[in-house]
Amino acid sequence: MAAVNVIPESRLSSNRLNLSCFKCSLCNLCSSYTLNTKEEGDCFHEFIKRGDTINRGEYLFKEHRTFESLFSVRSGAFKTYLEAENGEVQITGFYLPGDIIGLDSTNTNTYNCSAKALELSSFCEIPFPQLEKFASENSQVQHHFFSVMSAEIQTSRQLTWLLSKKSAEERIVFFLLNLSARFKQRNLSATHFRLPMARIDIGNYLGLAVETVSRVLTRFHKTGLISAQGREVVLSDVSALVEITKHD
Amino acid sequence: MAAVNVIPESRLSSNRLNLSCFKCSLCNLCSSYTLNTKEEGDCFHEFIKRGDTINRGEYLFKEHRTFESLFSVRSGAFKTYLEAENGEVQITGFYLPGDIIGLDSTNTNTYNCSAKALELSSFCEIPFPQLEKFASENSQVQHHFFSVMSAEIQTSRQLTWLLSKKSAEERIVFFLLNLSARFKQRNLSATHFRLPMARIDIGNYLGLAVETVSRVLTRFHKTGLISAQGREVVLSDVSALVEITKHD
DNA sequence: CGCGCAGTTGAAAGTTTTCAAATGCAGTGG
DNA sequence: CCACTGCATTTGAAAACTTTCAACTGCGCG
Repeated sequence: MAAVNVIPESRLSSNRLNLSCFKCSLCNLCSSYTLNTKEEGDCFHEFIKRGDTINRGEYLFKEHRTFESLFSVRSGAFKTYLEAENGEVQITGFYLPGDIIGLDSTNTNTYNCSAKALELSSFCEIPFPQLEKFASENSQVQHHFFSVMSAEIQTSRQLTWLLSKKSAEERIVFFLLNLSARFKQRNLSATHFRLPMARIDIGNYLGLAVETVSRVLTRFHKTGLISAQGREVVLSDVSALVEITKHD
Repeated sequence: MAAVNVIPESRLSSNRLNLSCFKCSLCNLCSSYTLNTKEEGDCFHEFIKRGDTINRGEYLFKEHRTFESLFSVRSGAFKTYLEAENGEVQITGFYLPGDIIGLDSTNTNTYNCSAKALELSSFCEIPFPQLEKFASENSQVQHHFFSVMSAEIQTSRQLTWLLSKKSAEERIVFFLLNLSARFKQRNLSATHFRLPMARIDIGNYLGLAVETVSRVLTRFHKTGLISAQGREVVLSDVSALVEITKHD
C-alpha cells in the first residue's frame, strides 16, 4: 500500500544527536556572564569533569545514590524517571545536548530520580559543592542558576497543564513541537529529526498508553501532518500542528 | 436520609488557616542557619515587608506583571494559576502559611502565573534582588534557596506522576493526604480540616471535572473513608486511604 | 425571602485503556 | 548470509473510566 506521505530522501540525513553540537548551558553562562576575557567556547572551570561516553541503557546515576554532581549533556540523549516500590515508572524528562540533569536533587543528599542514556552519549560532570562555592563567589552565576531552576519549574508546570487539560492528540503535538523547537535551538533541523526515545517512553511521559501514541502518530501520518517511520519523523504541516494546540 | 458518617461535633472546631500559625520558611531558614544569635522567631531581615491583609478573590500578583518579589504566606491560603489566551485556566498550586509563592518566576522579568487569595489572608513580601544579594553574601542562605527551589521541582514532578498515572480516586486521595500532612506540619489536625478551595479548583488542579470530584468524595463518604460536608472534611479511615494510594 | 453560585446526581456520550494478536525490526548465532 | 529470537510497534475490538449535558438541591448573602 502506498503511504500517503512518503518519507523524503532528506530524512536520511536527518539530525542525530551523537555529535557534540551544543555547548553546555553552564559554559554558555560562563562565557557570556563571567569570562569575556577567556576564549570563546573555552570551558574554563577546572572543577568540571569531562565524562566518558556512555552506552545506550547505561545509567548516569540511579535514584537514592548519593548526590554529588549535576550533569550536562554533551551529546546523545537521556531520560530521567521516578520508580515506585511496585515498579511503576514515571519518566520526568528527556535531556538533549546542553541540558542539565539533576536540578531536582539539590535539596537532598541523594538523587531523586534515575538518569539513563537513550543512546550512545557523552556528558560533563559538575560537582555541586564546587558549583555552589563558585556561585557564592559570583552573584551572576548565582542568578543564572536560580534562573535555570526556575525554568525547570516552569517546564514541569507546562507538562502538568498538558496532562491535566489536553487530549492525546494535543499532548503528542505539543511533544513533537517541543522537540522540534529544541532541535532548532541546537542548530538542527526543526522538521526532520530522529526521536531519541521509544514510543513506550513517549507514552509514559505523556500519560498515554503506547497504543494510543501509535494510533495518534498513524492518524497524523495518514492525514499528512507528519511522516513517521520508526523513529524518523518529519513534520510536514507545522501550521496545522500548531492549530491543533490552539483547540480552545 | 441518614448519612453513613455523621460529621462529629469536633469538626466545628476544625482548623482554620486564618490564623498566623506558622513561621514563614524564610524565617525558619534564617533562625536555623544563620542567626542563632537572634531571638527565636524574630524576623530580622529589614528588607522583608509585612504585607497587608488581602481579601478572598484579590490578587497577590497577576501573570505578566513585573516580577519584583517572592511572597510568603502568613495566614490564609492562595492559589496560583496559568491562564491561556483562550481563557483556559490551570491551577498550579495551593499555598498555605509558611509556603513561598513566586519561585517559578525568578528567571523572568514578569510573573509567570497569577496568585489569588482563597480566603482572607496575610503575607510577607520578599524583594527578590535583595534576597539574591543576601544569598550571595551568605552561602547557607544560597544553599537553602537552591533547596527550596529543588523541592518545588519535586512537588511538580509528583503532580505530574499523579496526573499521568493515577485514577480519579487515587488523585483525590493523594490530594487529601497531602493537605493532611501539610496541616500536620503546621501543628493543625491531620484528620479534621477545612478545605480552603472549592471543588472546582480541586478538579482543575487534579485534571478532573468538578462532577468527578464530587462523585468520588460522595463515594468515599458513603464507604466511610471520609466525612465531607461542604468544605469541612474528616479523614475517618486514613489507613484505608493510604491503601488506595498503593494500588500498583 | 429570594437570587445566585457551589455542589450533587443521573444518563448518555466520548475518549482512552486494556487485551489480544499480528507485524516489523535488529541483533545473535549457526 | 540467513534463520531465529526478542522486543518495539501497529492494529482491532471490547471494556472501563471520565466527561459532558442537564437538572436539581442547598447554602450564603444581600
